[in-house]
Amino acid sequence: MANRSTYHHGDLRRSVLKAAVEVITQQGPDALSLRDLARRAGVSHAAPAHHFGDRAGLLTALAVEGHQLLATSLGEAAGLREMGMRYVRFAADHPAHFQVMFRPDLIRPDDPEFTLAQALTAERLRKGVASLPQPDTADARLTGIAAWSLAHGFATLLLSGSLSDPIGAQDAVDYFGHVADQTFRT
Amino acid sequence: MANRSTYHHGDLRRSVLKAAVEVITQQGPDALSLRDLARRAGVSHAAPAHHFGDRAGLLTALAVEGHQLLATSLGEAAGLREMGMRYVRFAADHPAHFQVMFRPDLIRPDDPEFTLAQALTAERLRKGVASLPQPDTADARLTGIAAWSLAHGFATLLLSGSLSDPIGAQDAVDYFGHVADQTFRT
DNA sequence: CGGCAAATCTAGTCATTGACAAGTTGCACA
DNA sequence: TGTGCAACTTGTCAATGACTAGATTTGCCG
Repeated sequence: MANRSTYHHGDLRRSVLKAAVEVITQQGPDALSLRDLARRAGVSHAAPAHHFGDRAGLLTALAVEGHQLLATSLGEAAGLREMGMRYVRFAADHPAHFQVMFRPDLIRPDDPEFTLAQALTAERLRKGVASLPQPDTADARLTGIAAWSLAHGFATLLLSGSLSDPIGAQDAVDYFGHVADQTFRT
Repeated sequence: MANRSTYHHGDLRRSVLKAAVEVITQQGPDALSLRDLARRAGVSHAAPAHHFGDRAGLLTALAVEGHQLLATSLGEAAGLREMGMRYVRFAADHPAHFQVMFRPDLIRPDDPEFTLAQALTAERLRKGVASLPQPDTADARLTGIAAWSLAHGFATLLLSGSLSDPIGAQDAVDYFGHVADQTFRT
């Protein structure tokens, strides 16, 4: 990681973010310690603060990165069903990012970069709902909330260990596909 | 709260739990400090530890209480639709409990009291799904996951502030009723 | 009524952490 | 070359969780 021979780390920002993902994935956001991350990167205890300001700043950066990754993936979806599966896949593949993205108490929700990245994800979700041919009786707004709730709830329950059945990440995504099919069967 | 004239608090356990709910509701679980709760109750900084052991013990007690409250409410539901609405109502009325119940990294998931209370909630949910008349083509297990995901996702998004529309708690519950109606329309 | 054991709470301590301030190093660019 | 700025270090302080030992109170049993 850290090159001891050089004063400068090289890419401390990325190194710290990577370590943060590992810690959060294994032990949750509360176990995150800036000093621990500094130790893992081989730098002094105050070095991370230079890049992120404080703890909330670091977590905000993670949340921004998460929204960018998610929005990119959602943008490649062919329809709403695939979009839902991509949503679940993202949560399974990037649990640390996902957890932080929806925890306004941990981050700075008003951060410009964050609100922008968040809006990007929302825009993609909206497009996905719009792509669905709907009967006249249905309210598109309700449909959007329903689809989002279904995917988000499944992802959240999966990460919290509440769903005992699916074992691997791919299993979970496939399983969600079945759930979505049965729920939104035409 | 604390009666200064007496050495014993009277009901410190409940007093601390109540204060914990206030703090978590306003600032999230991470802002919770045992010493702060002790100050609020007017006792010494180590007094709460006697009742809960440590931080995880306190949060586990909250999670247990939450599952008991939720299971009781779900038990009074007439059908699956009302059960979903009660699920959302619980999250809106008891956000602190709800947040902690699904955060295994914050509590002791193996605690006997917790697993028992958790199982009670699961049992109620199972009964709710079973009460639903289903077509032969449907898989009851998938239906259960779908219903739970929908309600849980809606509740989670609501608490994270991601749903901009519903203002009050009652609004949110009503709104979810519409979402559920449209999703599970027969 | 008396005393004893357990439950409840206090007081003190230690390692860890987040945040801040001030100083040091080294790279880029004029 | 040398100067300005970004990256990093060192030092410090208050707050916290966890632990230990001790004080006070309650309740119980004879």
